[in-house]
Amino acid sequence: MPRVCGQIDQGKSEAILDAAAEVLAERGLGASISAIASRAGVSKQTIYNQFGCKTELIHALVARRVASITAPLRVPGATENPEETLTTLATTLIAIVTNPKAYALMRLTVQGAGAMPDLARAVFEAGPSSTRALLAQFLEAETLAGRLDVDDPLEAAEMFAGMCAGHRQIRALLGLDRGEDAAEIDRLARSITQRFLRAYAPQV
Amino acid sequence: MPRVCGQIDQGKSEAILDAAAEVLAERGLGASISAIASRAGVSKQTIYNQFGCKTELIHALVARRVASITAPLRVPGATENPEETLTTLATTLIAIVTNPKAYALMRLTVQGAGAMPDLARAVFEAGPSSTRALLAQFLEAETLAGRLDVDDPLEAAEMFAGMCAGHRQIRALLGLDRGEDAAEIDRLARSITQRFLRAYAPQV
DNA sequence: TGATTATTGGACGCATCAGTCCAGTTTACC
DNA sequence: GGTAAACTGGACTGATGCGTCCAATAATCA
Repeated sequence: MPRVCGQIDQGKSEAILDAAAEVLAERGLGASISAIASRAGVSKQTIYNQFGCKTELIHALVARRVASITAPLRVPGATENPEETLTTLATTLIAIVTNPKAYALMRLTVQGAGAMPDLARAVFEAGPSSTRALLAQFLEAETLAGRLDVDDPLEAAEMFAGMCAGHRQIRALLGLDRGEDAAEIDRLARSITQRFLRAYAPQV
Repeated sequence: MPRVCGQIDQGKSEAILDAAAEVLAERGLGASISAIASRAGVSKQTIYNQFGCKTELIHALVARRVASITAPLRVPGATENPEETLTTLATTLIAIVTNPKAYALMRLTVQGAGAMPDLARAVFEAGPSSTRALLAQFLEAETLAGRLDVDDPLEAAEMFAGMCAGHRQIRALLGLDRGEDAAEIDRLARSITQRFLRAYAPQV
Protein backbone atom coordinates (compact mmCIF):
# COMPACT_ATOMS: atom_id res chain seq x y z
CA MET A 1 0.00 0.00 0.00
CA PRO A 2 3.00 2.30 -0.20
CA ARG A 3 2.77 5.55 -2.09
CA VAL A 4 6.19 7.13 -2.20
CA CYS A 5 9.39 7.41 -0.28
CA GLY A 6 8.87 8.26 3.36
CA GLN A 7 5.11 7.88 3.14
CA ILE A 8 3.23 5.73 5.57
CA ASP A 9 -0.14 4.07 5.50
CA GLN A 10 -2.38 6.26 7.67
CA GLY A 11 -5.14 3.68 7.75
CA LYS A 12 -2.79 1.08 9.19
CA SER A 13 -1.44 3.64 11.57
CA GLU A 14 -4.90 4.22 13.01
CA ALA A 15 -5.56 0.49 13.14
CA ILE A 16 -2.37 0.00 15.09
CA LEU A 17 -3.26 2.68 17.60
CA ASP A 18 -6.75 1.25 18.02
CA ALA A 19 -5.40 -2.24 18.54
CA ALA A 20 -2.76 -0.97 20.93
CA ALA A 21 -5.42 0.78 22.98
CA GLU A 22 -7.44 -2.41 23.23
CA VAL A 23 -4.62 -4.78 24.01
CA LEU A 24 -2.91 -2.44 26.46
CA ALA A 25 -6.21 -1.91 28.26
CA GLU A 26 -6.63 -5.65 28.56
CA ARG A 27 -3.13 -6.71 29.53
CA GLY A 28 -1.50 -3.57 30.81
CA LEU A 29 1.90 -2.28 29.85
CA GLY A 30 3.19 -5.85 29.67
CA ALA A 31 1.23 -6.42 26.47
CA SER A 32 3.53 -7.54 23.70
CA ILE A 33 4.03 -5.82 20.39
CA SER A 34 3.25 -9.12 18.70
CA ALA A 35 -0.19 -9.18 20.31
CA ILE A 36 -0.86 -5.63 19.17
CA ALA A 37 0.32 -6.42 15.67
CA SER A 38 -1.90 -9.44 15.31
CA ARG A 39 -4.90 -7.58 16.75
CA ALA A 40 -4.31 -4.83 14.24
CA GLY A 41 -3.95 -7.33 11.40
CA VAL A 42 -0.53 -5.96 10.70
CA SER A 43 3.02 -7.16 10.72
CA LYS A 44 5.17 -6.48 13.73
CA GLN A 45 7.73 -4.87 11.49
CA THR A 46 5.15 -2.35 10.32
CA ILE A 47 4.69 -1.15 13.86
CA TYR A 48 8.41 -0.63 14.20
CA ASN A 49 8.50 1.11 10.83
CA GLN A 50 5.87 3.57 11.93
CA PHE A 51 6.58 4.14 15.59
CA GLY A 52 10.19 3.17 16.12
CA CYS A 53 9.76 1.50 19.49
CA LYS A 54 7.20 0.53 22.07
CA THR A 55 7.63 3.71 24.06
CA GLU A 56 6.96 5.88 21.02
CA LEU A 57 3.87 3.87 20.23
CA ILE A 58 2.52 4.45 23.71
CA HIS A 59 3.28 8.14 23.52
CA ALA A 60 1.39 8.40 20.27
CA LEU A 61 -1.53 6.45 21.69
CA VAL A 62 -1.74 8.55 24.81
CA ALA A 63 -1.51 11.81 22.92
CA ARG A 64 -4.43 10.81 20.75
CA ARG A 65 -6.56 9.58 23.63
CA VAL A 66 -5.90 12.51 25.91
CA ALA A 67 -7.11 14.90 23.27
CA SER A 68 -10.36 13.06 22.67
CA ILE A 69 -11.10 12.46 26.34
CA THR A 70 -10.46 15.97 27.59
CA ALA A 71 -12.34 17.58 24.72
CA PRO A 72 -15.61 18.01 26.67
CA LEU A 73 -13.70 19.69 29.46
CA ARG A 74 -14.31 23.25 28.45
CA VAL A 75 -16.01 25.34 31.04
CA PRO A 76 -18.96 26.88 29.22
CA GLY A 77 -19.04 30.64 29.04
CA ALA A 78 -19.98 32.02 32.40
CA THR A 79 -23.70 32.33 32.69
CA GLU A 80 -25.71 34.26 35.23
CA ASN A 81 -26.25 30.94 36.92
CA PRO A 82 -23.21 29.25 38.45
CA GLU A 83 -25.29 26.26 39.48
CA GLU A 84 -25.98 25.31 35.91
CA THR A 85 -22.36 25.69 34.87
CA LEU A 86 -21.05 23.69 37.78
CA THR A 87 -23.59 20.93 37.36
CA THR A 88 -22.58 20.52 33.74
CA LEU A 89 -18.92 20.40 34.70
CA ALA A 90 -19.57 17.92 37.49
CA THR A 91 -21.44 15.66 35.10
CA THR A 92 -18.54 15.75 32.70
CA LEU A 93 -15.99 15.06 35.40
CA ILE A 94 -17.90 12.11 36.81
CA ALA A 95 -18.43 10.74 33.33
CA ILE A 96 -14.73 10.94 32.62
CA VAL A 97 -13.73 9.22 35.82
CA THR A 98 -16.16 6.40 35.13
CA ASN A 99 -15.31 6.18 31.43
CA PRO A 100 -13.50 2.91 30.72
CA LYS A 101 -11.31 4.41 28.02
CA ALA A 102 -10.25 7.22 30.27
CA TYR A 103 -9.28 5.11 33.23
CA ALA A 104 -7.61 2.51 31.02
CA LEU A 105 -5.43 5.38 29.88
CA MET A 106 -4.82 6.58 33.39
CA ARG A 107 -4.03 3.09 34.62
CA LEU A 108 -1.57 2.69 31.80
CA THR A 109 0.05 5.97 32.70
CA VAL A 110 0.29 4.99 36.36
CA GLN A 111 1.89 1.71 35.37
CA GLY A 112 4.41 3.46 33.18
CA ALA A 113 5.08 6.33 35.56
CA GLY A 114 8.41 4.86 36.59
CA ALA A 115 9.74 4.29 33.09
CA MET A 116 8.08 7.25 31.37
CA PRO A 117 7.83 10.17 33.78
CA ASP A 118 7.37 12.68 30.98
CA LEU A 119 4.27 10.82 29.88
CA ALA A 120 2.86 10.94 33.40
CA ARG A 121 3.43 14.66 33.57
CA ALA A 122 1.86 15.28 30.19
CA VAL A 123 -1.28 13.35 31.13
CA PHE A 124 -1.57 15.14 34.43
CA GLU A 125 -1.16 18.55 32.82
CA ALA A 126 -3.66 17.82 30.10
CA GLY A 127 -6.20 16.35 32.49
CA PRO A 128 -6.52 17.25 36.17
CA SER A 129 -4.23 20.24 36.09
CA SER A 130 -5.81 22.11 33.19
CA THR A 131 -9.28 21.33 34.48
CA ARG A 132 -8.41 22.84 37.80
CA ALA A 133 -7.03 25.96 36.18
CA LEU A 134 -10.13 26.47 34.06
CA LEU A 135 -12.47 25.94 36.96
CA ALA A 136 -10.45 28.24 39.19
CA GLN A 137 -10.74 30.96 36.60
CA PHE A 138 -14.50 30.51 36.54
CA LEU A 139 -14.75 30.58 40.34
CA GLU A 140 -12.70 33.73 40.48
CA ALA A 141 -14.97 35.47 37.99
CA GLU A 142 -18.04 34.41 39.94
CA THR A 143 -16.48 35.76 43.09
CA LEU A 144 -15.78 39.10 41.45
CA ALA A 145 -19.40 39.12 40.28
CA GLY A 146 -20.49 38.63 43.87
CA ARG A 147 -22.24 35.33 43.26
CA LEU A 148 -19.66 33.28 45.16
CA ASP A 149 -17.14 33.91 47.89
CA VAL A 150 -14.04 31.92 47.01
CA ASP A 151 -10.87 32.94 48.78
CA ASP A 152 -8.50 30.46 47.13
CA PRO A 153 -9.77 29.54 43.65
CA LEU A 154 -7.23 26.79 42.96
CA GLU A 155 -7.90 25.12 46.26
CA ALA A 156 -11.65 25.36 45.78
CA ALA A 157 -11.39 23.98 42.26
CA GLU A 158 -9.43 21.03 43.54
CA MET A 159 -12.04 20.37 46.20
CA PHE A 160 -14.78 20.42 43.61
CA ALA A 161 -12.87 18.00 41.41
CA GLY A 162 -12.21 15.82 44.43
CA MET A 163 -15.89 15.74 45.32
CA CYS A 164 -16.66 14.59 41.79
CA ALA A 165 -13.96 11.96 41.79
CA GLY A 166 -14.79 10.56 45.21
CA HIS A 167 -13.74 6.95 45.42
CA ARG A 168 -14.70 6.37 41.81
CA GLN A 169 -11.24 7.16 40.50
CA ILE A 170 -9.37 4.72 42.69
CA ARG A 171 -12.09 2.13 42.19
CA ALA A 172 -11.68 2.44 38.46
CA LEU A 173 -7.90 2.25 38.67
CA LEU A 174 -8.19 -0.87 40.79
CA GLY A 175 -10.58 -2.43 38.30
CA LEU A 176 -13.46 -2.46 40.80
CA ASP A 177 -15.75 -0.17 38.89
CA ARG A 178 -19.36 -0.96 38.40
CA GLY A 179 -20.65 1.29 35.62
CA GLU A 180 -22.65 4.20 36.94
CA ASP A 181 -25.81 4.94 34.97
CA ALA A 182 -26.57 8.37 33.59
CA ALA A 183 -29.41 9.09 36.00
CA GLU A 184 -27.21 8.42 38.99
CA ILE A 185 -24.43 10.59 37.58
CA ASP A 186 -26.89 13.41 37.05
CA ARG A 187 -28.29 13.15 40.57
CA LEU A 188 -24.78 13.11 42.00
CA ALA A 189 -23.68 16.11 39.95
CA ARG A 190 -26.60 18.14 41.27
CA SER A 191 -25.95 17.08 44.83
CA ILE A 192 -22.26 17.96 44.61
CA THR A 193 -23.01 21.34 43.07
CA GLN A 194 -25.56 22.24 45.72
CA ARG A 195 -23.22 21.35 48.57
CA PHE A 196 -20.34 23.17 46.93
CA LEU A 197 -22.41 26.29 46.40
CA ARG A 198 -23.54 26.23 49.99
CA ALA A 199 -19.94 25.88 51.15
CA TYR A 200 -18.85 28.87 49.07
CA ALA A 201 -21.95 31.04 49.16
CA PRO A 202 -21.31 34.68 50.00
CA GLN A 203 -21.93 35.32 53.68
CA VAL A 204 -24.78 37.72 54.15
CA MET B 1 19.47 -20.85 61.51
CA PRO B 2 16.87 -23.62 61.48
CA ARG B 3 15.27 -24.78 64.68
CA VAL B 4 13.05 -27.68 63.90
CA CYS B 5 10.92 -29.11 61.16
CA GLY B 6 8.61 -26.52 59.65
CA GLN B 7 10.23 -23.60 61.45
CA ILE B 8 11.32 -20.52 59.61
CA ASP B 9 13.63 -17.66 60.40
CA GLN B 10 11.37 -14.77 61.35
CA GLY B 11 14.16 -12.24 61.17
CA LYS B 12 14.88 -13.17 57.57
CA SER B 13 11.19 -13.10 56.83
CA GLU B 14 10.96 -9.50 57.95
CA ALA B 15 14.10 -8.60 56.05
CA ILE B 16 12.61 -10.10 52.91
CA LEU B 17 9.40 -8.13 53.27
CA ASP B 18 11.31 -4.91 53.92
CA ALA B 19 13.52 -5.49 50.90
CA ALA B 20 10.53 -6.39 48.77
CA ALA B 21 8.79 -3.17 49.77
CA GLU B 22 11.82 -1.13 48.75
CA VAL B 23 12.57 -2.86 45.48
CA LEU B 24 8.96 -3.05 44.39
CA ALA B 25 8.52 0.63 45.17
CA GLU B 26 11.52 1.44 43.02
CA ARG B 27 10.95 -0.83 40.04
CA GLY B 28 7.29 -1.70 40.22
CA LEU B 29 5.78 -5.13 39.88
CA GLY B 30 8.42 -6.04 37.30
CA ALA B 31 11.05 -6.17 40.02
CA SER B 32 12.75 -9.55 40.06
CA ILE B 33 12.88 -11.95 42.95
CA SER B 34 16.64 -12.01 42.55
CA ALA B 35 16.82 -8.28 43.16
CA ILE B 36 14.70 -8.62 46.27
CA ALA B 37 16.81 -11.51 47.51
CA SER B 38 20.05 -9.66 47.11
CA ARG B 39 18.63 -6.53 48.73
CA ALA B 40 17.52 -8.62 51.66
CA GLY B 41 20.91 -10.35 51.88
CA VAL B 42 19.20 -13.65 51.42
CA SER B 43 19.18 -16.49 48.97
CA LYS B 44 16.49 -16.62 46.33
CA GLN B 45 15.60 -20.09 47.46
CA THR B 46 14.86 -18.81 50.94
CA ILE B 47 12.21 -16.50 49.54
CA TYR B 48 10.56 -19.43 47.79
CA ASN B 49 10.84 -21.51 50.95
CA GLN B 50 9.01 -18.91 52.95
CA PHE B 51 6.50 -17.45 50.53
CA GLY B 52 6.00 -20.06 47.83
CA CYS B 53 5.76 -17.71 44.90
CA LYS B 54 5.97 -14.06 43.94
CA THR B 55 2.23 -13.52 44.25
CA GLU B 56 2.18 -14.82 47.81
CA LEU B 57 5.11 -12.60 48.70
CA ILE B 58 3.23 -9.57 47.45
CA HIS B 59 0.11 -10.57 49.30
CA ALA B 60 2.09 -10.87 52.51
CA LEU B 61 3.75 -7.52 51.91
CA VAL B 62 0.51 -5.74 51.20
CA ALA B 63 -1.25 -7.26 54.19
CA ARG B 64 1.48 -6.00 56.48
CA ARG B 65 1.59 -2.54 54.96
CA VAL B 66 -2.13 -2.03 54.84
CA ALA B 67 -2.40 -2.73 58.53
CA SER B 68 0.30 -0.24 59.48
CA ILE B 69 -0.91 2.49 57.15
CA THR B 70 -4.57 2.39 58.04
CA ALA B 71 -3.88 2.14 61.76
CA PRO B 72 -4.38 5.90 62.41
CA LEU B 73 -7.70 5.76 60.62
CA ARG B 74 -9.92 5.47 63.62
CA VAL B 75 -12.50 8.16 63.98
CA PRO B 76 -12.01 9.43 67.52
CA GLY B 77 -14.95 9.08 69.86
CA ALA B 78 -17.56 11.65 68.92
CA THR B 79 -16.95 14.85 70.78
CA GLU B 80 -19.24 17.78 71.22
CA ASN B 81 -17.28 19.43 68.49
CA PRO B 82 -17.49 17.90 65.01
CA GLU B 83 -15.01 20.45 63.68
CA GLU B 84 -12.23 19.05 65.79
CA THR B 85 -12.99 15.46 64.88
CA LEU B 86 -13.21 16.20 61.18
CA THR B 87 -10.04 18.27 61.16
CA THR B 88 -8.14 15.42 62.75
CA LEU B 89 -9.52 12.98 60.23
CA ALA B 90 -8.74 15.28 57.33
CA THR B 91 -5.18 15.65 58.53
CA THR B 92 -4.81 11.89 58.68
CA LEU B 93 -6.31 11.39 55.25
CA ILE B 94 -4.10 13.98 53.61
CA ALA B 95 -1.07 12.57 55.35
CA ILE B 96 -1.87 9.11 54.06
CA VAL B 97 -2.37 10.24 50.49
CA THR B 98 0.94 12.07 50.55
CA ASN B 99 2.78 9.30 52.39
CA PRO B 100 5.31 7.67 50.05
CA LYS B 101 4.86 4.23 51.56
CA ALA B 102 1.12 4.41 51.16
CA TYR B 103 1.10 5.45 47.56
CA ALA B 104 3.86 3.03 46.67
CA LEU B 105 1.53 0.37 47.96
CA MET B 106 -1.41 1.76 46.06
CA ARG B 107 0.59 2.07 42.86
CA LEU B 108 1.69 -1.51 43.23
CA THR B 109 -1.90 -2.58 43.70
CA VAL B 110 -3.02 -0.64 40.64
CA GLN B 111 -0.26 -2.27 38.62
CA GLY B 112 -1.29 -5.70 39.77
CA ALA B 113 -5.03 -5.10 39.53
CA GLY B 114 -5.26 -7.16 36.36
CA ALA B 115 -3.38 -10.18 37.65
CA MET B 116 -4.48 -10.01 41.29
CA PRO B 117 -8.02 -8.66 41.51
CA ASP B 118 -8.51 -10.07 45.00
CA LEU B 119 -5.59 -8.00 46.21
CA ALA B 120 -7.08 -4.88 44.69
CA ARG B 121 -10.37 -5.52 46.41
CA ALA B 122 -8.72 -6.20 49.75
CA VAL B 123 -6.76 -2.94 49.61
CA PHE B 124 -9.83 -0.99 48.64
CA GLU B 125 -11.91 -2.50 51.42
CA ALA B 126 -9.23 -1.94 54.03
CA GLY B 127 -8.55 1.63 52.91
CA PRO B 128 -11.07 3.91 51.22
CA SER B 129 -14.10 1.75 51.82
CA SER B 130 -13.73 1.23 55.55
CA THR B 131 -12.80 4.88 56.03
CA ARG B 132 -15.96 5.93 54.29
CA ALA B 133 -18.06 3.62 56.45
CA LEU B 134 -16.55 4.92 59.65
CA LEU B 135 -16.95 8.53 58.64
CA ALA B 136 -20.53 7.95 57.50
CA GLN B 137 -21.34 6.51 60.88
CA PHE B 138 -19.94 9.59 62.55
CA LEU B 139 -21.85 11.94 60.26
CA GLU B 140 -25.07 10.10 60.93
CA ALA B 141 -24.59 10.39 64.68
CA GLU B 142 -23.88 14.10 64.36
CA THR B 143 -27.01 14.51 62.30
CA LEU B 144 -29.08 12.74 64.92
CA ALA B 145 -27.54 15.04 67.54
CA GLY B 146 -28.65 18.01 65.46
CA ARG B 147 -25.16 19.35 64.87
CA LEU B 148 -25.15 18.47 61.16
CA ASP B 149 -27.74 17.93 58.47
CA VAL B 150 -26.51 15.04 56.33
CA ASP B 151 -29.11 13.37 54.15
CA ASP B 152 -26.90 10.69 52.64
CA PRO B 153 -24.02 9.84 54.99
CA LEU B 154 -22.12 7.57 52.60
CA GLU B 155 -22.26 10.13 49.84
CA ALA B 156 -21.19 12.91 52.19
CA ALA B 157 -18.35 10.80 53.54
CA GLU B 158 -17.11 10.16 50.06
CA MET B 159 -17.21 13.87 49.27
CA PHE B 160 -15.19 14.63 52.36
CA ALA B 161 -12.62 12.00 51.44
CA GLY B 162 -12.54 13.36 47.91
CA MET B 163 -11.93 16.89 49.15
CA CYS B 164 -8.99 15.60 51.17
CA ALA B 165 -7.57 13.59 48.31
CA GLY B 166 -7.93 16.33 45.72
CA HIS B 167 -5.38 15.89 43.00
CA ARG B 168 -2.82 14.65 45.49
CA GLN B 169 -3.75 11.04 45.05
CA ILE B 170 -3.37 10.93 41.30
CA ARG B 171 -0.26 13.08 41.50
CA ALA B 172 1.27 10.59 43.90
CA LEU B 173 0.29 7.63 41.75
CA LEU B 174 1.86 9.33 38.75
CA GLY B 175 5.04 9.97 40.68
CA LEU B 176 4.61 13.74 40.50
CA ASP B 177 4.31 14.36 44.19
CA ARG B 178 6.20 17.09 45.92
CA GLY B 179 6.11 16.41 49.63
CA GLU B 180 3.61 18.60 51.43
CA ASP B 181 4.85 19.99 54.72
CA ALA B 182 2.96 19.55 57.96
CA ALA B 183 1.91 23.18 58.23
CA GLU B 184 0.34 23.14 54.80
CA ILE B 185 -1.48 19.89 55.56
CA ASP B 186 -2.83 21.39 58.74
CA ARG B 187 -4.04 24.54 57.01
CA LEU B 188 -5.69 22.49 54.30
CA ALA B 189 -7.39 20.18 56.79
CA ARG B 190 -8.93 23.16 58.55
CA SER B 191 -10.05 24.74 55.32
CA ILE B 192 -11.67 21.53 54.10
CA THR B 193 -13.44 20.98 57.40
CA GLN B 194 -14.82 24.51 57.48
CA ARG B 195 -16.18 24.28 53.96
CA PHE B 196 -17.62 20.86 54.59
CA LEU B 197 -19.34 21.99 57.78
CA ARG B 198 -20.80 24.96 55.98
CA ALA B 199 -22.10 22.71 53.21
CA TYR B 200 -23.77 20.39 55.69
CA ALA B 201 -24.76 22.81 58.45
CA PRO B 202 -28.32 22.46 59.66
CA GLN B 203 -30.54 25.01 57.96
CA VAL B 204 -31.96 27.43 60.48
C1' DT C 1 4.97 -2.18 -17.98
C1' DG C 2 8.79 -1.34 -14.97
C1' DA C 3 10.83 0.67 -10.89
C1' DT C 4 10.31 1.87 -6.24
C1' DT C 5 8.89 1.23 -1.76
C1' DA C 6 6.07 -0.43 2.13
C1' DT C 7 4.38 -4.64 3.91
C1' DT C 8 4.54 -9.36 5.34
C1' DG C 9 5.66 -13.29 8.13
C1' DG C 10 8.70 -15.92 10.01
C1' DA C 11 13.16 -16.79 11.97
C1' DC C 12 16.71 -15.06 14.91
C1' DG C 13 19.72 -12.94 18.70
C1' DC C 14 19.70 -11.24 23.05
C1' DA C 15 18.04 -10.34 27.44
C1' DT C 16 15.16 -11.07 31.51
C1' DC C 17 12.69 -13.54 34.75
C1' DA C 18 9.95 -17.19 37.49
C1' DG C 19 10.76 -21.11 39.57
C1' DT C 20 13.61 -25.58 40.33
C1' DC C 21 17.54 -28.22 41.62
C1' DC C 22 21.42 -29.47 44.19
C1' DA C 23 25.76 -29.88 46.58
C1' DG C 24 27.90 -27.71 50.27
C1' DT C 25 27.41 -24.93 54.53
C1' DT C 26 25.53 -23.08 58.68
C1' DT C 27 22.70 -23.31 62.61
C1' DA C 28 19.77 -25.14 66.30
C1' DC C 29 18.67 -28.69 69.16
C1' DC C 30 19.52 -33.27 71.61
C1' DG D 1 29.54 -34.03 69.01
C1' DG D 2 25.97 -35.56 66.03
C1' DT D 3 21.88 -34.91 63.48
C1' DA D 4 18.34 -32.72 61.10
C1' DA D 5 16.78 -28.95 59.24
C1' DA D 6 17.13 -24.45 56.84
C1' DC D 7 20.15 -21.57 54.27
C1' DT D 8 23.39 -20.47 50.35
C1' DG D 9 24.79 -19.62 45.74
C1' DG D 10 25.06 -20.76 41.49
C1' DA D 11 23.62 -23.29 37.54
C1' DC D 12 19.67 -24.61 34.90
C1' DT D 13 15.01 -24.88 32.39
C1' DG D 14 11.34 -22.97 30.08
C1' DA D 15 8.94 -19.14 28.72
C1' DT D 16 8.41 -14.49 27.15
C1' DG D 17 9.41 -10.28 24.93
C1' DC D 18 11.98 -6.48 22.38
C1' DG D 19 13.92 -5.40 18.41
C1' DT D 20 16.33 -6.92 13.92
C1' DC D 21 16.89 -9.18 9.57
C1' DC D 22 15.53 -10.80 5.22
C1' DA D 23 13.45 -12.78 1.20
C1' DA D 24 9.01 -12.71 -0.97
C1' DT D 25 4.89 -10.01 -1.96
C1' DA D 26 1.82 -6.28 -3.02
C1' DA D 27 0.83 -1.72 -4.19
C1' DT D 28 1.87 2.83 -6.02
C1' DC D 29 3.81 5.96 -9.45
C1' DA D 30 5.91 7.21 -13.90
